[in-house]
Amino acid sequence: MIERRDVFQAIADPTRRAILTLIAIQAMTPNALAEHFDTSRQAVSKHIRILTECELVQQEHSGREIYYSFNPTKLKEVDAWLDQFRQLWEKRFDQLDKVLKQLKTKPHGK
Amino acid sequence: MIERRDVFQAIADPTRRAILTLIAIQAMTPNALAEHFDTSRQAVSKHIRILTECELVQQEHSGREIYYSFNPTKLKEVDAWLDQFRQLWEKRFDQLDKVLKQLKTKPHGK
DNA sequence: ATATATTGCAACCAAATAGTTTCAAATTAA
DNA sequence: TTAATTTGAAACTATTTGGTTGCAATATAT
Repeated sequence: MIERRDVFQAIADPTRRAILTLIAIQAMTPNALAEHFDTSRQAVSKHIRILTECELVQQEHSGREIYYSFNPTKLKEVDAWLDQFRQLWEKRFDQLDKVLKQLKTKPHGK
Repeated sequence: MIERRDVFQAIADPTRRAILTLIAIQAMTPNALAEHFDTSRQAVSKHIRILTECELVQQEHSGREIYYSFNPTKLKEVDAWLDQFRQLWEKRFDQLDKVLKQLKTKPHGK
């Protein structure tokens, strides 16, 4: 097992995905975030740490509070990876579309 | 830690992502796949098992060989999850676009 | 019929992961 | 100044993960 800390690994955890969804709506403090989960504040903090290391979140200090917000740029990496496969599922749709068109032109078979 | 075996966890591993890329081009046997990695055939087999459980790959038997191929439909789940964030990085682009347009209309500042 | 090839599965192991509790640092409130 | 709040980090633990080797099952080749 080799040390990995990339975006794919970061979004593998459902809690981290939920954190991203929450802070994408508005920046939040660790305390506020933790209230949404059935886990300790420290555990949430560790998730935030991982998300920060992947540059998926940004922080802004305000007194003793830290507001974490979502940084979408790194998620584009995932989108870019999906690109190579996108044609494949669109092709399937095209083929279905072709079949449906044929059914229209020859409504009762031949 | 709760039992997880979803698409996000499946694509978290770089070897599994590479397997998907390979079989997206053409169906392959575990033996053929293993040649592309610095790991044992059995380890590759375990990765394939996980990908199969997530319905990311399909198999077709041919004598004693098994050809694994890519099933794109489940990857759409990842694409769907990205959708909620897509606006955010497109908005950034729009803002940059706006700035560039302003530079064009007022080429030498004011 | 016997040997070879291809594969999945079980048992085992080291490392990583996600969680906990405890504690120290820094900021705000009393 | 002193107490309370907010936070991250350290130490520890149980579980998961990705890897290994060995083996049994099946299909093909000799």
